[in-house]
Amino acid sequence: MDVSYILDPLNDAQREAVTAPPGPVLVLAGAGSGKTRVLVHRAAWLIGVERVSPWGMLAVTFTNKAAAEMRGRLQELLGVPAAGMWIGTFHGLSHRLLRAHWREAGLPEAFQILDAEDQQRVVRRVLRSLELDEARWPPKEVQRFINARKDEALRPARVDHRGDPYVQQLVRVYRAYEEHCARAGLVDFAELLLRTLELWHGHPQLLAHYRERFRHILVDEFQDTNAVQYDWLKLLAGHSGQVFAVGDDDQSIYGWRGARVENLKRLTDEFPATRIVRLEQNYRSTSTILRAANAVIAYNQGRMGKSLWTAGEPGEPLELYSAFNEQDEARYVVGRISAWIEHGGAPNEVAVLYRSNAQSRAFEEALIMSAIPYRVYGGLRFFERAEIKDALAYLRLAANRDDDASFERIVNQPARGIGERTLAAVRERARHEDSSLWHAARLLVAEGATATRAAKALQGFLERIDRIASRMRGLPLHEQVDQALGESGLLEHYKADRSEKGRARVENLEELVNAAQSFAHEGELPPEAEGLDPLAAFLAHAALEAGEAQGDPGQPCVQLMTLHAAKGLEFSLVFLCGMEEGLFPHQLALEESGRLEEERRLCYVGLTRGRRHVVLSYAERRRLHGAETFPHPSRFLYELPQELLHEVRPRVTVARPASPAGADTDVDHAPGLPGALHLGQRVAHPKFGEGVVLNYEGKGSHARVQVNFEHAGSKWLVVAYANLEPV
DNA sequence: ACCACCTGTTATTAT
DNA sequence: AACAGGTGGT
Repeated sequence: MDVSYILDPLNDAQREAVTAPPGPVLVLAGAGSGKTRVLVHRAAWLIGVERVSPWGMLAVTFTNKAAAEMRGRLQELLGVPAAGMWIGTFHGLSHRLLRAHWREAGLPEAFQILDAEDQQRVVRRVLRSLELDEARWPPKEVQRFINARKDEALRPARVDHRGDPYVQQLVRVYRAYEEHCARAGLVDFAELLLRTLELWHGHPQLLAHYRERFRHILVDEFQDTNAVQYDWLKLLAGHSGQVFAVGDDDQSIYGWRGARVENLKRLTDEFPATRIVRLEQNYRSTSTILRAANAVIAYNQGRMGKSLWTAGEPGEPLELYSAFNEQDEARYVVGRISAWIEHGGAPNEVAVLYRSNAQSRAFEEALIMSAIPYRVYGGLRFFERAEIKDALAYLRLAANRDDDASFERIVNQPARGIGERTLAAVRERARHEDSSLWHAARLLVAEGATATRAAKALQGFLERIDRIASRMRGLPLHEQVDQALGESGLLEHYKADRSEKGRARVENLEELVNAAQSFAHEGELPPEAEGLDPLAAFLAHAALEAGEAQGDPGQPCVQLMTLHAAKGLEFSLVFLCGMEEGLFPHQLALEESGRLEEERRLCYVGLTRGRRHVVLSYAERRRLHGAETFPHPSRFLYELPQELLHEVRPRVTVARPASPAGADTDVDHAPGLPGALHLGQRVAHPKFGEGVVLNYEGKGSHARVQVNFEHAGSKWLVVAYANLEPV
């Protein structure tokens, strides 16, 4: 049997992992050491050599992107699709199981998935029904509390409040929240996992069935598993523990949502037979980039210990640019990208990485100005847009009348004369009957108990939903969506808005029909959708995979994303922007003890995304939450070996304005500049008239300043030639 | 009940 | 800066 196609592309360590005899395996895989390759080749090995049917294998990842990549690469390696193999995210696979066994799981057949925003609305609703003040019980915190408990597999009854009245109250809200979800047939993200775990616990014959089937489990990014996910895997693996897990403790960046690095150690403790393989050769980056990354991560305590090395060339030093402000930062980055593209570089080989989504804006503006195609990942995504969620809510309510969250969302959207008073009556009745809002509204209408005008409006709404549901029957998915858009009055409503925003919304709604069409038609209905009716599958897809924000996937684009979103990806040219204390490491992480190391791991992740070039940048002033700040350079910059750094531009060359309240005191004066030019200085130019100095660059005879002229607009001028007169 | 406007609040990371 | 929620006029 020729297995060279599986083994030849592997190094010794990779081969050891791939060919390990049956039994638990933990692969500690450093960044760029071929982690995905090992997973994929392991699957191929099991199929090709161990004669395991793909049908008996389960592969779990954390993101849809990772799952899709694994599926694609496996298919490429095998030459055929690995039909029957379950590949998906924890959430996707759990969802699939719950759809198949909704009855045993205690869910209604048409249960709907709550995304984070939906969940917050439900929490608000519950807080109100308990008459708790939102100021004292911030919905966000309550939401975090609930999710954190669920991530630990703790139902309200099992939460240890230790007599703390504050926690007791939170538990009360948690319980009420659960009751609300149960009645409305709503399942949040954490619930998908926990409910599946309980499904197995409560139905041993079901568990036995899946254990029998999935003798081989592959897990990606094991360091990101939370308590429930660990239990989920352990339960499914059973005593044999045939888990092939790949992970890297240095890339654990999801602690804030319950991930536990300790699960790596726990696995080896609870399955003592676990074979540990270390992948330490990096194939991705230059040795310079690797040295830089290793130096930074070395500041962390208690690592499991790996030393990444490469046989690659040293390459270029890392570049560091200190920008005047975020616009200057973006300008520099985009300038660098332009040069890269001019020299024949591919735009899609470039990534601009940052700590928080809000930072994308300055880069987007600069990229648009330079007409460079780009794509932003994250942020507000397609299925998270308000108009899309409105439309989906119509579909969801048509599918499940008890879905209170959807009911609340659209009962008066578009406005149809159902106001707060009417709604209050419906809620009150629902509480009284312990029923859904839909049921309560029905009763009120039937009894004619509300004012006739309100009752008519309410009745109109109920009939509208019923009409949508009945007209949808038998139609292909995209026509169902199209039909609902029309019948709901949503399309009309948004069309009436002739503003820019309104037009965009109409476009999005139309795009939703297209999305439905391609979802159903492309023949690649996600496998977890099998056996589901297309609408249910589409709605689940919308909740579980929010879709990309924008960008034309057809053309090569510069990639903009957060550091978190970049994990698992690699690029020839990587920008790490906003390297500032308070931004990265983030302020909120600095305020809580013990969270700095995760930020540092995030920095490690960022650096190791780069193959050839890494450019770091920070701004000396930055508008943050509407206010001007004067941040200090990130500590991570000081943790980099300075000999690996090349500072692109010497620091201050033109006098800076005095900073407020001692934020920064070094007001340097540039040698060789005529007069006292400084930022904010009013100047006069012989041709352009008067203006204000906005920005500066370079030094000596090359110094340039940006001046915003009252009539001529903003211009960059070489100070030596411009003849500027301070006014 | 609806809409436009104002005011106060709040700011990561994401399945 | 952005947004949710509240206020006041229609």
